[in-house]
Amino acid sequence: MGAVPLGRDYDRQDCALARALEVVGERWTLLVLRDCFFGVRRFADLRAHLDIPRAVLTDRLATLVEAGVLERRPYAAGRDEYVLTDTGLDLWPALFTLARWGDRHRVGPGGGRRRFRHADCPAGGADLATGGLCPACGTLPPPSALETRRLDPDTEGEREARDDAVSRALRRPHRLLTPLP
Amino acid sequence: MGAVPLGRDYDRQDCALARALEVVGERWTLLVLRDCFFGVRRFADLRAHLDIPRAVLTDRLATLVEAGVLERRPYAAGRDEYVLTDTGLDLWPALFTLARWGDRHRVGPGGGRRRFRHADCPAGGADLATGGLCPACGTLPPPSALETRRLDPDTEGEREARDDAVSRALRRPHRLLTPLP
DNA sequence: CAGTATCGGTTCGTTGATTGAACCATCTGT
DNA sequence: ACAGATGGTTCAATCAACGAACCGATACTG
Repeated sequence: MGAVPLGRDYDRQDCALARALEVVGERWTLLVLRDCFFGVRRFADLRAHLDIPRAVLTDRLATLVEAGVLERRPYAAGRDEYVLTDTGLDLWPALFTLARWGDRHRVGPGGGRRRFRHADCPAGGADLATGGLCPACGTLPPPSALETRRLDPDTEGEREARDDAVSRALRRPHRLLTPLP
Repeated sequence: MGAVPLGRDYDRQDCALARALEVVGERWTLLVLRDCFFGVRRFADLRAHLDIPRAVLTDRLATLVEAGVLERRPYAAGRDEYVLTDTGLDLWPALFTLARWGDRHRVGPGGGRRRFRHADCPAGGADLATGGLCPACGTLPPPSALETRRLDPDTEGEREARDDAVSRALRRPHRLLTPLP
């Protein structure tokens, strides 16, 4: 159970990274999960924020649910939402660390950089460092203890900013995992 | 320069993670980089170890070189090898953290788990923890200071093990980045 | 109660990527 | 001169991603 390779696999690569990528390595998947950490829960919001084809989003969500990374549950009659499971929440350090690499080595023209701060920190909090650790208290805060904010405020110019509800909400500081928008 | 999205892009996703994935998010790319950290440097060895189509490997290596993650350089007349740049080496924490997630949540039938130990540790060394940190000395050791070894020794049975030179070399403990095989 | 909107999809034709097999040019060793 | 290794390129077939259109269930509106 759960040990069978799913979807597009990397057969004969007997390796933890390959098995992680079988779940999380397809196009769009990590961006979907990023949005889940931000607090996005609904199909329509993911679509609006990511510009992802509906069929692809359906497929990715099904893969993630089957792998136990997301849980699908009803929030109203006939409406479902997707939330991170414990297995999914445990992806946070990997996601953060990869984003941090992008932040340092792939800065785009529009900026679009973000910081994550340990909001519930007994030592006052600071922006997360390598591995998702809080430099102030030395622990690895759970996503629910983090607040994120844009570093470069309002691009204004260049390419015009996105205007879906999620993008608008994320222009202000936001506590991770609290429902968005 | 360098700020332009490469290859399969995620347009309008003004986000560090999306920009990282434009370089590192295509199929096979992270497995190629894993092998580079192990010390694999040659086209033929990557091919034999990964079972990746030649054309795809050519394409991925070119993308990584263009992004400044790998450097291509001659090691003999008409022969080139690929080595990690500083930007590439900086991917280690992200790679390790994702592999660790796979290790914890996606254990395969053959095992195939690996540990990474801080071999050059002043405090005696220990297997790396979250974020790639050494629990003994508290630092983030560079890949060159690490030794890796298989946790489940010799699958013996189930599916027969791979028999390329790289797989054979990796069955014994190995210092990262030292040329393989 | 008919009409309309929203949500979470499915279906389908087109475009683009991945695959595996075949071929190729350069250099090395014998 | 020839064989083998290396690092590719080319090509047809398959498979995934894309975007537009359609769908069924549940509200909400007049």
